[in-house]
Amino acid sequence: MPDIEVRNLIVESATKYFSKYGFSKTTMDEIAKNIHKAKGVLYYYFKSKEELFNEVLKQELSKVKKELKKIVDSDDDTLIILKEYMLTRLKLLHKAVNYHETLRADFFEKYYFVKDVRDDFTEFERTQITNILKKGKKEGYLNVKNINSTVNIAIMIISSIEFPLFLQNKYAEYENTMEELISMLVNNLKIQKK
Amino acid sequence: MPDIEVRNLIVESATKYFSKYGFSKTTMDEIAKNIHKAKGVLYYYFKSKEELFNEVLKQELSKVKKELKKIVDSDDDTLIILKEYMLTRLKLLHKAVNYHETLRADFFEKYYFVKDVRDDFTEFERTQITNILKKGKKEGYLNVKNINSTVNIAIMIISSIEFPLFLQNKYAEYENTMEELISMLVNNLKIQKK
DNA sequence: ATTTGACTAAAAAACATAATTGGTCAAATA
DNA sequence: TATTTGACCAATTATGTTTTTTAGTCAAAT
Repeated sequence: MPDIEVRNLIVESATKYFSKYGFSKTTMDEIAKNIHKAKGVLYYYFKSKEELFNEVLKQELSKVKKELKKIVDSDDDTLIILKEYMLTRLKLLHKAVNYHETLRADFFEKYYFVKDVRDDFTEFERTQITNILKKGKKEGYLNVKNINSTVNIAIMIISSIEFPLFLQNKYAEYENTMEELISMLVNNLKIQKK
Repeated sequence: MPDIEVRNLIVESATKYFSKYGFSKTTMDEIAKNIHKAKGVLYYYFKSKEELFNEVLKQELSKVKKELKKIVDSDDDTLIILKEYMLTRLKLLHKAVNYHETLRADFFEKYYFVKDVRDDFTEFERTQITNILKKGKKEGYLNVKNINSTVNIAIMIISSIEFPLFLQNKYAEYENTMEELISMLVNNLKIQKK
């Protein structure tokens, strides 16, 4: 069996347990036992528990990024793309429970070890939103005075909303308003016909 | 010495300690000692520590409400009022450290005892913002299709932002973007001249 | 090159004990 | 009568100790 197979098995097993029990309540031993291996082998592929969690998180966010990229690269109008991007982001991250754990960690000022993956995702989002706005401006669909400003606002909103949404279980309560907010944001950027 | 004087002294002392050390790190004994009284007297004026904290919080938020009411009742244009309201709210709540404690409590799903004061404040805000929008609409300054929707959005934003702003010390980081966001919101409501 | 399992050090859990603190109340004070 | 006191108690919290669990290592086996 080539090593990449085992590595995948490990990540799969780790994902299963981290997703269900969280970082601290998951033991390296159960991750190993689950794939009928000795604990030691985990350390052949990963330096530490933290690094393994990082990999799990990275793959979780990678899937989200992939889905979002699809939307960004679609042929829809920029306004539709922007709206879709924001809404889909919400839905996908709502299910990304390991990402939620990093939010909680952030609050407790613990787990600095996930900073890199977090930063990578934020940068990805900044790039995507910037590109959407640039494209919209170029094609004459959007009226954005200052792209950077608008991106900042968007990022601030979507990252602030994560706390109540994902950690305080207010997803259902906020969902509709979030849609309205996004509509408002988008309408604000619309070229005024006439 | 009439009882209202002593009650005020107690609240004053409690404010001092709760503001500095927070609810759980403040003892009833030190609140009493600070005004050269026996601990027992606190229970003559307040049923419990929780009730005393409630009073402190109530007064803290009462001051904020008073300042905000001034803005709402001013003679400025509705757009200016709305903007001023949002910005001043931020500045005042930034300094309201006992209010911050209730946010933290909310996160830990503890301290249900402050729910009433919290709800009262939220209701106050809903009323004020609704009135601002109604007035602006009536006087022809604002173009608000659905007042209720707009109020919901505003409330969602300002309450979501509190976590990073007040509990994660991102006030400085977010301040400018917050101003832009408010400007955007307000501009969105402007009547399109021409 | 990969896997094992016994091993260790360190962290966490469990337990016991001491100290602190919220809250009460009969008596004192004014 | 209205207010204040301080001794008192129950319960929570802090502290110290022991036990268990667990992340991480490594020499030997595959």
